[in-house]
Amino acid sequence: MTVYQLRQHQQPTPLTSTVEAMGSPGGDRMGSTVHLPLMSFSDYSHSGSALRAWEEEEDTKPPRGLISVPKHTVPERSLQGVFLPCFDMLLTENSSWLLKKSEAAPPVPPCKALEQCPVINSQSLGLGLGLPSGLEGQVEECCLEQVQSMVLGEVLKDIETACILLNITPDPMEWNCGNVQKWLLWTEHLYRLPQVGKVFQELSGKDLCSMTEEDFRQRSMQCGDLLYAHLDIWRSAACMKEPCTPGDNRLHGAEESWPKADSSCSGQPIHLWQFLRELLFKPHNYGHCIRWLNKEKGIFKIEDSASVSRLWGIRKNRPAMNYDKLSRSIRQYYKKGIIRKPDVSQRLVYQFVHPV
DNA sequence: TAGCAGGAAAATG
DNA sequence: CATTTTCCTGCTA
Repeated sequence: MTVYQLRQHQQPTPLTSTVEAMGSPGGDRMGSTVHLPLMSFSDYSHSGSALRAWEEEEDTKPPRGLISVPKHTVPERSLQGVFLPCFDMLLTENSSWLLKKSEAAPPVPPCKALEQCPVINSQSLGLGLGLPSGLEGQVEECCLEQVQSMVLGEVLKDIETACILLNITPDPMEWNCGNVQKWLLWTEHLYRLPQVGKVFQELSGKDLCSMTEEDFRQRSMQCGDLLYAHLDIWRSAACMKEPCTPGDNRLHGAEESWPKADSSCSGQPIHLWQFLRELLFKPHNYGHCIRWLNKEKGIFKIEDSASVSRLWGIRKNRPAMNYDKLSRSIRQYYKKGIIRKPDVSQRLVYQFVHPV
């Protein structure tokens, strides 16, 4: 079983990232966290139940590195000390903001985290829940399936979001060179990696997919393996949407169809005002960096100017984008009557002239 | 210091 | 060609 040690490339562990980002259904944003160790997506998705697979390897040490999933979406019972094998690509756009937050707190060393999160097995589940031994297997099976499908759903959602934001298709095989560069920028942004776009210049998605992990590492010692792992997740996800083997039913609860690459207007290059709208209508994902002050009047505030401009730069493949330039582009809309400053002018606050 | 306003010119699709 | 990017000067909170 391959284990990608993605965490070592990353910032201090974003253990609570997804949870904090999602909050809980009732609006309570005080989530708690289930810790998941690290595996590749293919290991997880292609093996039916990696949870079982891992259990079968009891003599092997669990992989290092942790990810988190929102507690409110996990069956309550499985929370009792569950430690699930999974992949590390649940980190959404949100989590990169939250990485910043968690930098302040001392990172949890992987080994310590492991101690805190005992490996799931019949003992921990059965005894922990005080269940008759006969039911252990069923409960375990049930929980694992639910968690598995929940995790898959999260990953597909994240990829979906990235596709909309980047205006690319979810299948790396269909990417042109520009798409590859966008994806690289995006991944670099997510994981705070050094920019390696140049090393992968002139490569199409097909080229990328034909490369081995070693090829990736040769092009970038620093983060080649991480990029390879990330690409592997996208490939696997695309494969699941259009099953490689007919009749293979791996999706369970996460069977939404992929959105069009650009939901708003396919073909046409996206305008900045459309992009801002897209972000504003995804408060779940981007509320940290841009939000409505008054949706009815179309008044919005850019909460994190650097992040919004970075996202815009990624979308337009303009790595040098910054808020100075982005705001200049916004000001071009004044004349055109698309965006203006609200009556009471405030820093970083703008208003759509024609609110939806 | 960061944001704002707008001129000017280059780049882009 | 329209739009955006880039660079700029000067102003303001």
